[in-house]
Amino acid sequence: MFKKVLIVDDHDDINSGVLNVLKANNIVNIVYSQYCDDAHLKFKRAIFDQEPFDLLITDLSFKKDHRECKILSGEALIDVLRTEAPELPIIVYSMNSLFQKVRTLITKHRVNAYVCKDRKGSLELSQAIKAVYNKIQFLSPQVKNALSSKLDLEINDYDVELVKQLSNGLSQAEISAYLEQNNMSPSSLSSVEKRLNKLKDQFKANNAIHLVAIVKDLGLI
Amino acid sequence: MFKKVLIVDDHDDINSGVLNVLKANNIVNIVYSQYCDDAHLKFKRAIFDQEPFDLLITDLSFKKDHRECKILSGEALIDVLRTEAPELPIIVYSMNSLFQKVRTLITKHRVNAYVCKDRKGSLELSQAIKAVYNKIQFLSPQVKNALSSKLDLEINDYDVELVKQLSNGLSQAEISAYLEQNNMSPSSLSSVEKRLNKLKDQFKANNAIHLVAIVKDLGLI
DNA sequence: AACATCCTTACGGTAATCCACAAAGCATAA
DNA sequence: TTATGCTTTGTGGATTACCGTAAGGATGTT
Repeated sequence: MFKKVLIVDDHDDINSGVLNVLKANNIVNIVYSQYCDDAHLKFKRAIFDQEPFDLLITDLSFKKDHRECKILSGEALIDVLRTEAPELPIIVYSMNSLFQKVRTLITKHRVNAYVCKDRKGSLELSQAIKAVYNKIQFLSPQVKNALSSKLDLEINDYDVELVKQLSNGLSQAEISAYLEQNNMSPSSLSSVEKRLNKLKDQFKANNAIHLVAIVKDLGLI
Repeated sequence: MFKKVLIVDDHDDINSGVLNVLKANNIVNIVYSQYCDDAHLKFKRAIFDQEPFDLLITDLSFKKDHRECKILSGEALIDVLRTEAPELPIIVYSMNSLFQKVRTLITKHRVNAYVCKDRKGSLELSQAIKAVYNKIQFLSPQVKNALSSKLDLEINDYDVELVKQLSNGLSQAEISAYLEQNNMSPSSLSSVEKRLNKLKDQFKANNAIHLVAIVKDLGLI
């Protein structure tokens, strides 16, 4: 079983819950951190001391408080650690259950498991630890289909960018200008309109507001 | 100290965290539930058995799953239990930190403590238990100001309804009609516009789309 | 080269919204 | 009652979004 585990989560009682799960799996060398920056330091220090961690369990979202942090999210932390330890087993343990997020974490960041904090969170976390130890990927049932779902494969990065900018408060004209500045094509106002219309059809949205609400609920942005 | 405590929270490892806090306070008779309906049954049963609970610790939001539930939120559960046990000490333990929500819970439902699940959640929960046992109200620092008067800037149920209907794809005219049909006042198109403008100011939103995106991110709708 | 097809862009009329201001309703106090 | 402030409602003009149509371009096929 894993020898030394780093837990990163800003909720202290989630930490104690995860702790119990690890102890139940006979893992005793456990370090935890409530801040990503702190976790990064501990991780590097462990390598320096030649006692590196062999598993990372991290949340995705961290509330801001008085402390200044460079690494603001679990995803950013994973990004950093992946460059320093490409083969480190990583388990994401998060409330978030957005397919798009799960997919990028699995494919881009190559995390080894994604567990949803939920009614059976502890149980699934325990399963995930065992699975990952045996080099098997683990996904909670809620997000099992994140990699196979075709529903949102029809929508591409350009579309996502459009809706994201919409949700950031840009007008269609501003989006057109933004696209032009970033050398994205097509960029004309007319094209933006046309593409948004297509998306509104696709998602059965009454208007742009409705579209953003739907796409946000689906977790595409 | 309290003798018998009912914990209601759908996250199983939050439960184990709360459990640890209670044990540290020498409370051993602990029952927990992941569903509000279930909690309600256990509560009534305990009274029937003449071994009633003397403390309730509950979350506010519960994810839906396959089980059919009548009581869908912690607030609804509190509402029910307050009618059956007007003097029951109640501690809310939630991620939610909206002043409006805190205020209605304190004033309308007379909950005895509001603890934010956060970096110091366990510590504060422990403090809350001690305080409530000594008949003292407890609020986490993040929401300590929820009861002070200066925050008429806060968002109320009417505002939430407006933005929710917006996100459902209704036009402002349709929202006006909807409000009139449901006897909500004010209902005129002009009033809808005005209120939305106020909200856009409040949330620093560029337009209605931006507003909906922000409010969705904050979890208000 | 000629043609079809697809994609991008442009334009114009209609509808929705944004915004400032004015009128009406309603309560409280002099 | 009248005056006063506050909220709600109404109005009109500017802006933006919506939607159909059509012109221009690129690509591929024959």
